[in-house]
Amino acid sequence: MTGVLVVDDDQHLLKALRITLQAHGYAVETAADGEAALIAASRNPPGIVVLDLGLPDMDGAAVLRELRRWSTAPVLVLSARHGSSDKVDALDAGADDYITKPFGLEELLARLRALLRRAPEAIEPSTVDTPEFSVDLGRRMVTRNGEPVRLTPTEWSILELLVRNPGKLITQQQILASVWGPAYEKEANYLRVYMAQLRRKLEADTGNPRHLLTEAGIGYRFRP
Amino acid sequence: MTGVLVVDDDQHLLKALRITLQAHGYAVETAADGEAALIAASRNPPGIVVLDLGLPDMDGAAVLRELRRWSTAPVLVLSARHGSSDKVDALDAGADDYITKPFGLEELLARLRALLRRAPEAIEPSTVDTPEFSVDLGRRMVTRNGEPVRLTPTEWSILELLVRNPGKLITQQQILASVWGPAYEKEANYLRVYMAQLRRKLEADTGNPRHLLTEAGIGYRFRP
DNA sequence: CGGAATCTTGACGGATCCTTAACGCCGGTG
DNA sequence: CACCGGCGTTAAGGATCCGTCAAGATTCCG
Repeated sequence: MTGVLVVDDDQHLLKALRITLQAHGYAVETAADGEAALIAASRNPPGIVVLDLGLPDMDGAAVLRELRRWSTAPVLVLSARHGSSDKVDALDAGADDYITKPFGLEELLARLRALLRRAPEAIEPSTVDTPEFSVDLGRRMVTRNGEPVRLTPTEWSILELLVRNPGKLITQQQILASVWGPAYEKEANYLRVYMAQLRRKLEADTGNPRHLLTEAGIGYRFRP
Repeated sequence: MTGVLVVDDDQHLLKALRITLQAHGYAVETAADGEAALIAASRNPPGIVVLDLGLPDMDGAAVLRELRRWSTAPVLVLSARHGSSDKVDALDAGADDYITKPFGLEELLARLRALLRRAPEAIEPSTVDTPEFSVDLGRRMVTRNGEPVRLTPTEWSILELLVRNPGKLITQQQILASVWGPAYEKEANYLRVYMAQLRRKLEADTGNPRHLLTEAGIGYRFRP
């Protein structure tokens, strides 16, 4: 059963959407503001998100960007604004679709189906395992031989980026831009320090890493 | 460069879309009716399709269903009809997005970007295989007999260039300019060294290469 | 305010990669 | 048949990159 996270500050609309979506077989979770949305999404990662741009606490686009930092779930944006630039901004910020209020429920449902058709990974793996250690993306926790491993925020950010792209080579620039920001793309020194730290905590033989691999001159790669 | 197939019977709109899309870096192909669209799509598979539902010869939905039988490229539907059931039908027939005329070009471009973000696989195959080795462009990884092959950055750059143009003859100048920069077009020596290196790592018989072929006096060619 | 955890910075040895040069092979040519 | 240019192969040197360590700076939290 696919999980839908509906974010809107209009209680009536929220209730109507909940009933409709549940009637069509979705597991619905709701949030009334941006902060609650991000908490709910991290606690119980949804298969798809319906997001109203007009939230009381923070800009809808900000919620979208924050969500995109760690979630690839499709996002359908609701908005009362018909302006072209609003749509362009939301879509370029990571939204997958944009419909304006008022909208027909049938259309909303059809668009959700179309989006979910493209994202078969609706239930993305919440944990990634290797013979030596296990990474729980949802709980932000790493265990090794059953024992929890303490990671600093920076260590986790790097490990998460690598683990979410198993086997894929991530360039140093990508890691630096993702963890420290695009302005730090030259600071390859940081990376060396933190990769050594991660290997010391996760690899049996830091000299011959089996899962956190180096590609000299390019970047790093996680092998499961 | 991503290929866009635009299908519409309005010649003015067709021309406008062609100019706009080309200005944004897409390779544009056009068709004025359903049959021409299907032929064009099969002859030169597009990365994404913009499809008008009101075609003279056949129902737009029929084109969509026929296309979906063999293509997974994202489809954005244009239509003059605002009705809810029209949208639902098109989306459920396999369309990925639906916008009604008149529409803003900026919005169309943003929606194309959003769709292409989701379907990178539809644009180009992410792996290229030969009987002996396999090149995974997306993961930047090469495997031979299931075993990963270590390539240096320069080796990978050359191999990638050749593999992305299967069967096509690439001149030495093109390779040198692409990998080392236009100032190195005279340094054919580099190429000899690296082609030998690549063959040693990828070919069974380096004396009789089966996939990394030399065209004496001209350049090199990758044969799948 | 003080201590602990985390991040930044710099330096060093070692590993990896790039460049360069030399030599043998082959086919074409005078 | 000798010569010559283009190609394949190899190995050594130097340049670059990476792993490691430790100390100082900063932030976090009680």
